[in-house]
Amino acid sequence: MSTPICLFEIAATVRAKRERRKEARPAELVAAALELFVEKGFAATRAEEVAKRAGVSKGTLFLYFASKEDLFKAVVRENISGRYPEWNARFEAYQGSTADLVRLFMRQWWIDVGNSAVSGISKLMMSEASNFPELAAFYQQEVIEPGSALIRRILQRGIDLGEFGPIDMKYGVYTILAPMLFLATWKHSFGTCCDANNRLVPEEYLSVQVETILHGLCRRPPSLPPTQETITS
Amino acid sequence: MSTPICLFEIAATVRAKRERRKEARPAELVAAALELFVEKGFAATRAEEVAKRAGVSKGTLFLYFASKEDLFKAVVRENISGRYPEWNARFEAYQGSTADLVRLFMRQWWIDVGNSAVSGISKLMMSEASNFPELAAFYQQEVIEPGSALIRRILQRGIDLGEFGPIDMKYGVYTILAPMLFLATWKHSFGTCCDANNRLVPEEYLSVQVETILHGLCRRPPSLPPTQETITS
DNA sequence: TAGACTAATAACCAACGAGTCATTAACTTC
DNA sequence: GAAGTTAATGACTCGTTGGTTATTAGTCTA
Repeated sequence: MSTPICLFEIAATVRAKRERRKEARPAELVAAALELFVEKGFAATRAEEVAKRAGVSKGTLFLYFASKEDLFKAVVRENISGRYPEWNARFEAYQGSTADLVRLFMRQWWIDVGNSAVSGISKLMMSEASNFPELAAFYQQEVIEPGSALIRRILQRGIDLGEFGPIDMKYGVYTILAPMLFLATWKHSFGTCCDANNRLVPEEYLSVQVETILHGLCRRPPSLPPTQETITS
Repeated sequence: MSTPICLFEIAATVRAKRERRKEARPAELVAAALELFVEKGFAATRAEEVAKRAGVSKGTLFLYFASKEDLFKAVVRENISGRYPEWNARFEAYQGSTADLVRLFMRQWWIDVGNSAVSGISKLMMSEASNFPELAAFYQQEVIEPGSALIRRILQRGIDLGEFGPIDMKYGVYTILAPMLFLATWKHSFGTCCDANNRLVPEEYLSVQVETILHGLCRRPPSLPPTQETITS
């Protein structure tokens, strides 16, 4: 049996070797960047640390991405904008009631975004938009606009089918958006660093939020089937 | 008449003069810090710039505050924690319906906090909590806890008076909190830097949010007076 | 295996920023 | 108005970091 020292030497040699893997580098750098941006935010993430986590030197990072901002844009494209076609398709195919569609939408958002590293990007972007206006504009266009449009279509469906009352479209979107983005923000701020004894459980939080959005806090009779007229007095 | 040059010289002399104003400095530094923290966030605000805006040198800043974190704590105490007694008193004296109390609470929050620089502190804290755990713990204790307690009391009042249905207290608080903190965050991120054509009007946003929270999106008969029983079928 | 091509590196640069401290000068007191 | 007290200053230290570039070394071909 070889000595531990020998094993270490082999490992060290293998690791120390420069590997030329032009194809794989960008994806590995983007993956490392996602992790670190989520952990620390955009400004606080060090280019060198991203490189280190991706197993390359800082110089290599700047070989593939012109700047830190450029790297960030790649992270957003890879993880969010690129996935809208899939998301849109899923919700447009839905057949059940719109109340259930809203429930599905928020549950699915939690699975795909909220509970993944991606939610950290939403939080980061809200945090740092004002310090990085160019990134903010990019994100607004690539992420916020398509997302709002999707929510708008869901609400409109509820109105068209007579399930929802009249809704101000401009602000109605925030009714859905705000609880989700708040969760993303909270989860990555106070959710992780203090408040340990009274920790917010996202699934329960979202469930309470969605039912409140649909039915309100005030007491009320059981909700009416969509086709039945409301009792006017 | 003296020459312009003379006037300049006088002005310069007056400005250049060192003023010894031990009493006024801390408040002036805190005011300058509030502005800059709100504009740029905690990490991105430069101590020297705070000093400059307060009309002193960086050395003077550190004469009155041991560190940047210390300065931040002073900002929070001066502008938020110190004002809870007043806020609590106002809402505990309220006589009308709890639905109206919730409306009043959110409107008043907008006036006192949301529409003032103070909302920037909430946003900042959510943004940077994870990078500054000690500040986060301080804020949690001095601001978040008392605030949540106040909301909890309002909801409990609605339940006790039979105006609200049963509410999960732990998550019900977020029903009120999330739309407000989301607004604070949004206003200081995308609200100011892009989205200019479709700008969110806070008063309208809050109004839609509060009515949705109270009554829900789904169609329903006119809400029942608190004393009347719900129709069970 | 020699030579060419280029992926990868690491040393380097310039700018920045929190916090310090020896020096300066505005008031106060006698 | 001289001496003492201390508020205020700004030059300095020391660590940090985005981005650059001359150099090194894998890999492929002939």
